[in-house]
Amino acid sequence: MKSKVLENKKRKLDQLLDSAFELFSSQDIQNVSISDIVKQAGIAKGTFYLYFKDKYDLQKALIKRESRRVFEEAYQIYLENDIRDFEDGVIFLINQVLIILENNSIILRFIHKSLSWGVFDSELKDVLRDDSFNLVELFKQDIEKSGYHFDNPEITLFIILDMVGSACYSSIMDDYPLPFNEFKPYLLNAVRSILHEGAPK
Amino acid sequence: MKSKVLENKKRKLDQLLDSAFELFSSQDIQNVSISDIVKQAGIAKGTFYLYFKDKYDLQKALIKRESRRVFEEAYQIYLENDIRDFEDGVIFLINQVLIILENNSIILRFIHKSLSWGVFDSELKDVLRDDSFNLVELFKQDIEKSGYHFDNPEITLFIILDMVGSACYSSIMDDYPLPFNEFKPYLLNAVRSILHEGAPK
Amino acid sequence: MKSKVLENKKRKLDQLLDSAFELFSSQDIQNVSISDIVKQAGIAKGTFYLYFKDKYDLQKALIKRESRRVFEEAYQIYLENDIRDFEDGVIFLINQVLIILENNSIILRFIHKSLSWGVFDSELKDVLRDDSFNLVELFKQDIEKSGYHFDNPEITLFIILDMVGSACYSSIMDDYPLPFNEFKPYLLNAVRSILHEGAPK
Amino acid sequence: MKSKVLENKKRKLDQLLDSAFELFSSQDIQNVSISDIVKQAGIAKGTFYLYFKDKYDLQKALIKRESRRVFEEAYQIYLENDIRDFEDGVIFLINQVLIILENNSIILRFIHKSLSWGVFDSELKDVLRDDSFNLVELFKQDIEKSGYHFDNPEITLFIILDMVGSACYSSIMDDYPLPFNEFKPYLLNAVRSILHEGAPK
DNA sequence: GATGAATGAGACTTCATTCAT
DNA sequence: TATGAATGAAGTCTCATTCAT
Repeated sequence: MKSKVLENKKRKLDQLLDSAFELFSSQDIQNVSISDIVKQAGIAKGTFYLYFKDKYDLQKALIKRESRRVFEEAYQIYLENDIRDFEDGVIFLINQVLIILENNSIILRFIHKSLSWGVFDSELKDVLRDDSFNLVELFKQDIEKSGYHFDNPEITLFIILDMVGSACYSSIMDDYPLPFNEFKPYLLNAVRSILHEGAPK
Repeated sequence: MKSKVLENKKRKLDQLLDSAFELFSSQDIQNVSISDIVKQAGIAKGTFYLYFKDKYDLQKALIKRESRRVFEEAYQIYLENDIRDFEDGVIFLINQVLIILENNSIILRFIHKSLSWGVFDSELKDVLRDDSFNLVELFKQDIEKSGYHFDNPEITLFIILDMVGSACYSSIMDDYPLPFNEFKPYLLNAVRSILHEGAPK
Repeated sequence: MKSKVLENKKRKLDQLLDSAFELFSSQDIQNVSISDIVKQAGIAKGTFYLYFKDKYDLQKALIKRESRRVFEEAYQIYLENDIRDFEDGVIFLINQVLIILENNSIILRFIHKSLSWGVFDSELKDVLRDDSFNLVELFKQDIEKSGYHFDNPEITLFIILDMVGSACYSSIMDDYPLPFNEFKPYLLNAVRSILHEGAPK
Repeated sequence: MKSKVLENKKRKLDQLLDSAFELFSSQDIQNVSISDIVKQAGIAKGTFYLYFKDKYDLQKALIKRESRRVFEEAYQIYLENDIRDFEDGVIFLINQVLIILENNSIILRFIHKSLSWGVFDSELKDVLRDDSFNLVELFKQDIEKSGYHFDNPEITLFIILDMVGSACYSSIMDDYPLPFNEFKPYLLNAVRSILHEGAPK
């Protein structure tokens, strides 16, 4: 009965998200109009407002969806590779994220563009601490198991993620300051330097 | 004769830059119209186009002016404090920049907002390598003098600046993940970890 | 069986009328959307069209319902006060209407708003000459009984009602040109001047 | 130099007012879009906003212009007809206004439509008390000269104008309750009844 | 050079109405 | 009957840019 209607709604929602993702990735968000989004989605303009308050409401939903996808995919691969050493594990996980981003520069571009709005950080917070996938907690547990010590592990994680996220963009997108495959070792090295600080004496 | 005309031009230019800076700092750049800028500057709308191609042309000029000011001010203080140790020197310099930004969150906000346009990085490049003030070169020289070694000092500097710039913003502006005075030690510590990697054995 | 269905319909109809009345009274009618009305009534949007052709169809029904209520209530009180003198009687009746409107500025506002549509007058015509309550006829009969004479009693009644209705609004709502309790004597006096013209010599 | 620009501006303003007047007179104001107005005026849409804040801002300007025209024209004719008697004078003046309105039902319709917005009364207040043409003051002076007495002449004037304005509309436009030429005697009679109340004993 | 009135494309948003369920 | 998701026309308003003065 109702299921047909619900299916339909879900499909429209996905069409909107998909179209917006594509457009947001290829242009500055403020240059993407709602008209563009609905045209691309093949949906009437009024319908947009049944699903989102405005462009930025949609953007928030997209950020959640896309960043969760990246982290979960990376974490899945990490789990499949029974890595025991703490530093190696973190590096491996970050590397997985970087590989995903490198191969999917659409996501990278989109996430980077989103930074401009200060909206990413606050949404990212939620993603990282989601009930079903709490990266912060996992990080803490691994530290404990490994005998490392950080005065404030959350802060350390924040700094690392910020550094990686910020530095990889221009390398992947513009080959600056180096092409990414040359740049990555330096970046992962920097991560390792920070982690190593917490190594057990 | 001519000088009066030139002075006049320079004054108008500065009025435009100052007004734009004020406006760009307090709101999203795409919400600042050229009308707003010229109104604030007390200049006619048509005149704007005698000095800049469009809003983003002006923004580029602003970024150059403002970031150069910050670096030069910090470097001046650094010079006045005859610091000999390499790590201490870099930390001191970065700290000076952070102090300036903390006390002048207008500049911080403006620089951060500019990131959104991807325009900052490319302009920053120029600033860091300006003939009259080449920070990259200075960094290399200090490394040499100190006996440290980095496979690629430029990359290291890039990573550090990116990390610091990216991480300090949300802390200064939103007290996230910690208020800045609590956060700064962690951040400088991370910098030191990276630098220490290059210490002579 | 059937009665339950009919009850249901009547209830929905009343819900729509009540909600619309409330909304029409508090804002300009053209700013009230059908969405607003059905939301307030707790009824689905499509259902609206089962009862009314559009917003203005509903408005007409409302005008009839509300103005009839006012006149009937005033007339009831008039009947209970066995007033013999003709002029006194008309003044008394008008005063009752004014008292009702003064105490129920919602109705006043609604009726006034409706004037804007030119739709009120034509509906009012019907109300005043309704089979079950024919005010025009009553007025004529009273004139006859009292020995007064007007060349055209209907016209006189029309002018009086128009004057009273038009003048009382700004006084009740905006205290202009005077607060209503101060203004009313002047208004009733003007009515009496007009009536007195028809007094028997 | 400047005069050409100023002329141009004045012309645009008048084009807008004239077009709006025409449209407002033939349809409900809320059904007239700004698009309609500028199209009729042969002016770009953006230009509208250089002259008026919105449609209702323009409407206010129109009301002032049009009602002042009517009163001034009627008053001019009144002056040319050296009428000595007070009652006759007022009746004559009102009659002139009615003649103008009857012959120019566009203005009548427009003024009536404006009533719906409650905007007319407040603007009318200004027009009647304008420095260069203060009808209220003229009315008071005439009363004094003639030896009549009203407790509150302003209120009496208000009631008369309201009554006339309100009653004449449906008669002129819809021949209800009578065609205007038949209705007018009754209306002027009602006015005279009210005025006569203040006659010296 | 400097001005600011004029332009008109286009962005956002609302809403009456339809129609499949 | 009743529902409410979907539609898309139409409205308001902004703003970068031009150009006559």
